[in-house]
Amino acid sequence: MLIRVDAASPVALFEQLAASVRSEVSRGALLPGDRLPAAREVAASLDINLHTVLRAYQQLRDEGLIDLRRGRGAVITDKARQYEPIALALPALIAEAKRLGLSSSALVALVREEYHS
Amino acid sequence: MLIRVDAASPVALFEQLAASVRSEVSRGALLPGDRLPAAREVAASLDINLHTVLRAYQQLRDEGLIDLRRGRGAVITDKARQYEPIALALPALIAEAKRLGLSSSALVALVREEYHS
DNA sequence: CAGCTTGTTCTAGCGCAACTAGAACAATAG
DNA sequence: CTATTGTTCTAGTTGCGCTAGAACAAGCTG
Repeated sequence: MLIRVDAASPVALFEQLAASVRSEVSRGALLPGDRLPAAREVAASLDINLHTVLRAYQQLRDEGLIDLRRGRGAVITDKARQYEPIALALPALIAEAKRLGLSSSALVALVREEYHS
Repeated sequence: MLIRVDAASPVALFEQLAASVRSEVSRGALLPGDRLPAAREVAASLDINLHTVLRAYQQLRDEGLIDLRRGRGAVITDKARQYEPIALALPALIAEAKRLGLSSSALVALVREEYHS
């Protein structure tokens, strides 16, 4: 389980954390039933606050990607399998965007705009 | 030229403004040579600050999508044509993501993650 | 059962980015 | 010249992200 975090990034820490998990899931490195490290553990190893980690976990729970319960921790749900088709389709789009000189933020904005229409 | 803005959105106002323009460009509703309304005009009609509008315009200029000069205003550059191929590829991806129950923020995060790897 | 683990909830405070406001300035168009 | 339009500067407000510490509740384990 690889979790990277960049304090200098404009993207919020809790968003980066959630993104790391989604990324691992889409890679197939995290499968349904797998357990994420305890929030206090992640917080300690990355030297960030417990609440920040939990906020990321709660966002993932809201998306249905993990099951979150006291005493048990965070467990990947079956929904993880649905990430694979998207992960397969993404690289081509990204490559095309880069070829055209589209910045990350511009592409992301286009995606968000198209999603809500 | 349609510019929508949602003050309750978590997305920054200037990002929404820039996104609106990109969206119009990708739709083909704004072509190279077309002129965006003056910043003061947009600010007045949306009841937001001039500086907020200009920040959006400056972001678009940084992307090379518009030409920005005093007295003249903001003019769409030739780069606008490059948005079309992306705009064509996006809907299929978005549709797939929605079908799988991926939220906007989850999809956006995946795109951003994939872009930087 | 007792004890440990882990998420949940609450209160509190700090810092930064976004937004606003007003003004003066500089380049361009007509 | 005059009006338009972007640029720059200073300054103040607000909300969100992050941190901190504590107490609590549900599940696991021996």
